[in-house]
Amino acid sequence: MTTVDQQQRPGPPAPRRRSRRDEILEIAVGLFAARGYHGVSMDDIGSAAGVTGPALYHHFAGKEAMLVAALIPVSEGLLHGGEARVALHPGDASAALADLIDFHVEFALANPAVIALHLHELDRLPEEPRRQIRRLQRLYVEEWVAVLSKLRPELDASEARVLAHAAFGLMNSTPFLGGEVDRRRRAALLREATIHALTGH
Amino acid sequence: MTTVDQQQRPGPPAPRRRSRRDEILEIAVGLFAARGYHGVSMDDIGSAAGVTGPALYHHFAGKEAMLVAALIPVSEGLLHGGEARVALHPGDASAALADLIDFHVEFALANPAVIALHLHELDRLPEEPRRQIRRLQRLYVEEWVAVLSKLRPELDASEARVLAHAAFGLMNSTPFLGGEVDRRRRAALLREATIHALTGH
DNA sequence: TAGACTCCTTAACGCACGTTAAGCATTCGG
DNA sequence: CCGAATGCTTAACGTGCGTTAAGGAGTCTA
Repeated sequence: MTTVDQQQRPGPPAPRRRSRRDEILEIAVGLFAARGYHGVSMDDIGSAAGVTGPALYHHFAGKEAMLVAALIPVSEGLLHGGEARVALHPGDASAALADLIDFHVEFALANPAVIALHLHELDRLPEEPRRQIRRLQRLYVEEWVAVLSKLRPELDASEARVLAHAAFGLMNSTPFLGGEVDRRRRAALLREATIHALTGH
Repeated sequence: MTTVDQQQRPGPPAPRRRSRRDEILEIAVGLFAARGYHGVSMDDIGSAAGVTGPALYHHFAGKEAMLVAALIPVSEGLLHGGEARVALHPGDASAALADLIDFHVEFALANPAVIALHLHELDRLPEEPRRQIRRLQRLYVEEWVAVLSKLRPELDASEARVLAHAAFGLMNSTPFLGGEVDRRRRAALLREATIHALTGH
């Protein structure tokens, strides 16, 4: 369990190592990932952060806003990271794919909670932010589809999309396992499995 | 808190052909998968089934009992199917793996909603049934680990487990895509990707 | 046609949750 | 030293939800 047991009751204020908002958000993400959006109450989040539930309204407009604030940067980070990696290898689809895989695996291993959130709780959002996130996700997928289509011309776009989603499922399997295996070894296993899954050799 | 599930008919009457209970359960599974366990109310489920919310209590002990009733058969079905497939190929790990993959892909394509439920809502269960399901899942995973370990002796058990979970993530990616691609073609793509991911050739 | 059985209804209860309101303490720039 | 900003508190409200209670109508069997 993620415990942030800084100042409880009285005394000197927070050390403010970074914005309180971000601190609270990280705690909320952990709870959402562990028990689901609807399974966590504002009081739960407050308690975990060392404050009461209503205190959270000084940092976020509401519960939904917390989920949005947690999910948007993930989609943006994946998309921008993916675009950057692809741009590094113009005309070399094979190298671009290897770099995409490396990037995504590292991202998934570094942010398992947020990955799980993305997989499970996206549908709990209201129309507008959900559409925005879906749009970012779609653009990210299309980066993969473009690279895959160059690498395997026998596939049409929709087939490449199936493979891209399959690859995400593979690489995002990381939140489901406790760290019995060393992180670097796990990254290597996932990279190899993904490259073989997508290219067949 | 923990309510006793009224499971089957306790007395003389034999189990029905396709009971109303099963009909309702399938509807509930669809709703749970689409909007999340906590995002669906008993009234929602009742309405979708053409009855009122409280009517459901004549078929299930409560909301949790519905989730349990939906999830247990899935784990059992996967485990027993997996054991059966492995038993078909004694001493031939390669054939056993191919059969396991075929079985799991067909299962996932046939039951996307229930697969999504398993991935997302397992943690919403109370201790006891959750442990039972986790036990079934673990046994199923170990079927894969055993086959994988024979096929790739250079991996230790925990590494094989990482790969098994990765394969599940790949094959279970099917609920995330609408059927833009023909079902048989999709199954073929997932089978090939999985076998390559796990064996490397 | 009695009796049992299945399946459903409306009404209501109690609680948990998201949210709002109003106000207090500490910190800090000018 | 003042006044704003920051970050929190307790109290309370409305509502949605899971659940219980009590009863009635249709169907099958003997």
